[in-house]
Amino acid sequence: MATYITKQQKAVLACIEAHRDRCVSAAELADELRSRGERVGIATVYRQLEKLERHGHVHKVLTEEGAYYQYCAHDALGNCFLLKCEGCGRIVHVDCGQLIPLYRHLEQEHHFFINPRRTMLYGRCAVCREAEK
Amino acid sequence: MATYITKQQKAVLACIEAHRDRCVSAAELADELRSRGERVGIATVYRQLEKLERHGHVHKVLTEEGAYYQYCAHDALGNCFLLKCEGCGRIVHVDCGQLIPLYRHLEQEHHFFINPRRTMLYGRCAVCREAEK
DNA sequence: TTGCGTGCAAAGGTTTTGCATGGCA
DNA sequence: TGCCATGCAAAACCTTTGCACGCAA
Repeated sequence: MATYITKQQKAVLACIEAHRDRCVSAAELADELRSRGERVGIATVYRQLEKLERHGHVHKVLTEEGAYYQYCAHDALGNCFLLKCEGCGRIVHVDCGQLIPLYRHLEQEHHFFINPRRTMLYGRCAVCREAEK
Repeated sequence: MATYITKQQKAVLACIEAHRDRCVSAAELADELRSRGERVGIATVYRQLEKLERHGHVHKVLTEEGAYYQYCAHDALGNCFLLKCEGCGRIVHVDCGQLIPLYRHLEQEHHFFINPRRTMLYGRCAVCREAEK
């Protein structure tokens, strides 16, 4: 089964790669592609994102507002994880080795192997926390 | 604004409390209530779960298959978190203090305050990991 | 009796799917 | 030319909402 490389494929990848610093939804991607003049159907966007996720090129994170996707550079793996603020809804990408000992503990004591691409921690960012006081 | 205590309210709470060891979906709860002879509409189940979550009596976790809910005993807070196996789909509830130092680090260095009720880590359980080798 | 909570059905939103068509190799 | 990928629209799904009615207080 050969697989073709289409211009829609390249467009979706380029678009999500351009937003490597933040999470975007499938609808946002489709809108942006349209505004650039690239005509890509929403179904194709979903199909591409699914393939990219399967190959490890993007994170997929589930939120109250639907799924969000973020480009994932290979070399950032392992030490990166995602924080979502329940106040303002923003998703913060943190690169920090502090998770490593936890992962090791979970493997050794609880026999569970974390997938950092998928893992998202919920909480409140400093701004929202302050505003609520 | 007075608030009434209805028999549907009690039934939903009792049902999710009976499953305190695992996560259940709104549809599962509704089915189970129906099979017990309690007639509770799905909309009411959602409304109750939303209220219970707001009051901190249940966790709500987002999955590929929709939202899942789990009863949350107050004294289990802080040290508990959820692991979801991407292989078999099971959600494991882990009670372990290992997360505390991580939470403290995130607060002090990244100014982010984790909500353990909402946080779920993704990965693979020992069984699925073994099966894939 | 008052008005909150419920049930039903409809609406809403996101994601998936079927099928004819287009375009890559 | 062969056949995979796309686009469109419909379907599927989960969740929320509007409104009249039932029931707790």
